[in-house]
Amino acid sequence: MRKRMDYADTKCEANLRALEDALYVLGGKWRLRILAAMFSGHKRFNDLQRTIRGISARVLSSELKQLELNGLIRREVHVDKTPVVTEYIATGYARSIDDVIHVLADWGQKHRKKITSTR
Amino acid sequence: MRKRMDYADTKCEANLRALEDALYVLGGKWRLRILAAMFSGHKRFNDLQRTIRGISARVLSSELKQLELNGLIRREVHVDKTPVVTEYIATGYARSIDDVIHVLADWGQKHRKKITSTR
DNA sequence: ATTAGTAATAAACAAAAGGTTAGTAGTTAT
DNA sequence: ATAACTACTAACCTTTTGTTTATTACTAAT
Repeated sequence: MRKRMDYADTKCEANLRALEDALYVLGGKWRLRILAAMFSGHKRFNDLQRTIRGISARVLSSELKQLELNGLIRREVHVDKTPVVTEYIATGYARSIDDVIHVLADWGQKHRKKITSTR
Repeated sequence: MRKRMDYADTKCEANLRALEDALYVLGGKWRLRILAAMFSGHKRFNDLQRTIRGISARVLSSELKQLELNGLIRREVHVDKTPVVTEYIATGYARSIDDVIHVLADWGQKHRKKITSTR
């Protein structure tokens, strides 16, 4: 028996694909956190590492590379300064992720209220 | 030298904490996909496994348990049916995740358009 | 009689993600 | 002189996540 493929299925598949595309770029433990910290004005490597508690230099470094590859951030090295200072700047494109972060943060806040009130 | 803790930092920390709370419950490769599939009407174990391509029974099983523990889904066993049928139902609370999924899926769609157009 | 579908779970293993420690090389503050 | 800061990176190890295969026990269709 073959199931008919109705509108709901098609919509569901498209939806799942879009979700997967997003998670491919934004998923993982750290990427959204890094972007959130950057949106709050943190730009430098050690600054980011201090702000995002728990992240190691190794992971921060490799995640920043991925974000750069995906066009979400830009790396700016200031050779003139001493010591040489590197800044990571969110691109204009990355601003489209603001919504994602806000919706998630709102949910997280609601969820914390829920679990702290019920126990 | 101690940095002063200004409003931006406080806001950033609160934001990051909320984001972390959300990711604790919704993060990982599969949870949002499972919820998205359930919101599209898929309820049964094998149905979910077929819909969410790539997930193994073991992982689906353990993720469903976590979602249940977090109050996002409910497990309903219909002993009367034969063979016994189990349904996983999104709770009312889980509906609050609709927003998250939509925003992410929208972003994923935009992103796909962007990368398929530029190459 | 065999195959397939119902919903899982266990064991054994592989792969991916992440953490820890130590180190680079130059500068500046104590 | 020593410590700390700049921005990383390599090597190694642990943890998490996921895969594959087999198994449960019953039913229904071929």
